[in-house]
Amino acid sequence: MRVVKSAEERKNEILDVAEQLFAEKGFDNASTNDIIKQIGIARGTLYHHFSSKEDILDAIVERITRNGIARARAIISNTDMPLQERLTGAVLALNISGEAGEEVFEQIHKPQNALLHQKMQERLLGGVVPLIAALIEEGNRSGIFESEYPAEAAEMIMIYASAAFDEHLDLKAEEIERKGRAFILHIERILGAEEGILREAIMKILLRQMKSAERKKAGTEKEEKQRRTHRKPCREGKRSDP
Amino acid sequence: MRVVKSAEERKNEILDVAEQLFAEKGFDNASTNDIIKQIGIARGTLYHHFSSKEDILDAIVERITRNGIARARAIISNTDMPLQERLTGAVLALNISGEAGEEVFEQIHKPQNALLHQKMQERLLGGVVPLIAALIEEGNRSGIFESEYPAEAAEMIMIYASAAFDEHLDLKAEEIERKGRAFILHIERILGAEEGILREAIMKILLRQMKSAERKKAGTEKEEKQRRTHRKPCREGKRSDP
DNA sequence: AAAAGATTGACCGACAATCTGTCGGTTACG
DNA sequence: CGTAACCGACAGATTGTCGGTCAATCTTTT
Repeated sequence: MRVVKSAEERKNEILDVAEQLFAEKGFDNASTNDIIKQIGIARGTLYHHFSSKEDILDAIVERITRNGIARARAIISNTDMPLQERLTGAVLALNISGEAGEEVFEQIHKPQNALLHQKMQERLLGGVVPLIAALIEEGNRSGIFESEYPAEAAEMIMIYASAAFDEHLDLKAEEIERKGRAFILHIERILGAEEGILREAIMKILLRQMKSAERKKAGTEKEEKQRRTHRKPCREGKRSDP
Repeated sequence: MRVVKSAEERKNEILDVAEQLFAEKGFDNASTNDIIKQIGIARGTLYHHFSSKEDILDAIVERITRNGIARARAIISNTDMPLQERLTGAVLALNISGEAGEEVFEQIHKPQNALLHQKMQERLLGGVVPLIAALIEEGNRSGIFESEYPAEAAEMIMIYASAAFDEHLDLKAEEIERKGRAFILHIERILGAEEGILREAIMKILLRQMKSAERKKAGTEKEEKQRRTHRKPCREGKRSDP
């Protein structure tokens, strides 16, 4: 019954389960017992790989944010695109964040997961704000922006972006759209850009994303349904392993 | 040995101790045992007045934010002052927030207290953003602002205000000042106000505050020292009422 | 109106059920 | 044969519950 795996493999296994569990029940409500039971390992094994429960959380945050930051960095350093699109693209890359952390992002904003939320925001801000600031300075030089405080402007933009759209859950589509338009306009004003310049950039990006989403739509449908029914395990405890 | 008090009295007593403890050690690290031991009541008594530990936290958040919101509301509705000063005054009223919650505010931003932080921010935003939005609309009508999205602008301002100055702890004075200047400039831009108009308003308010602080400096000196040494009670319990 | 009884709600403290992190020992792999 | 993954019992601590106590207040009775 004893299965030995490489440290890296087992670590990822733990992170996978923990991520799902934290997102499902919240960091406090999901116990380390839940984790080890679902994987089928012993208590000692968990603590052989991670020094504490919070250590696991940190690793999860690191894993999720790494992708988003890398994506943003890639977009920013792609000097083929015009500056406006690089800026808006980078900001979008962090929030929409498909694939991996989607389930986490859905549940992250509940009061339960305040810690997770804060840690992700911290890391996201620390990693991306400097890049955005550099971008703004570049815009200053090229004349499309006119910002006296690039670093602070970048911070303001990112903080708002990562905090304002938390309430998505109980917001209607039209409100979200209005909020998005307001956000773009305000960014333009903060950066001293010509009005409408970022709006255009964002439209281009979204169009591009919609097209690529269209392309791989077929395979997604089944997964969607499965995820919805899976929600809560319901029957817990009552272990009977002879 | 059994001391009976009115429910309200006892509740406040619990909140006082809990607030101090949460601020000192963080919500998770402070246990309900710490609370009841320091007050000298039994477990059952605590849970007679509050249904859970989190319920206590909610009550604390409510108590603290109530003051700040009331202060902001008072400033906003004081139509004797010019609009600019009411706006900046209201924003300042929430963050500086002297007296009551000061000790809490000092400790609130540590990763330990993510939950407290989030709950306070939520309540603060929900309570004040509508007021600020109304103020912006008033400014639109009187011609000093030109904002197409007053509600969203207010939200952006408040979110940034309550999140950006979290790192005060490890920031140098000059950085804070720079950040403050940038913040004001960015607000002016977001609201489409004439540049410098809010800067002036803030200077007036700060001057006024400094003066009033000067006035009651004499009586405060003793208290100040007392409070500093008071920090940790150290000797707990040991009540002897014959 | 005073005494006796009943009701209410603050208060108590033992207890169940968890949860986290530790530690000495075991087993598989290189 | 040593290192590192793995195990599971255990200590210590925490939250919330529950039946029961006690004092103050209201009601009834004499």
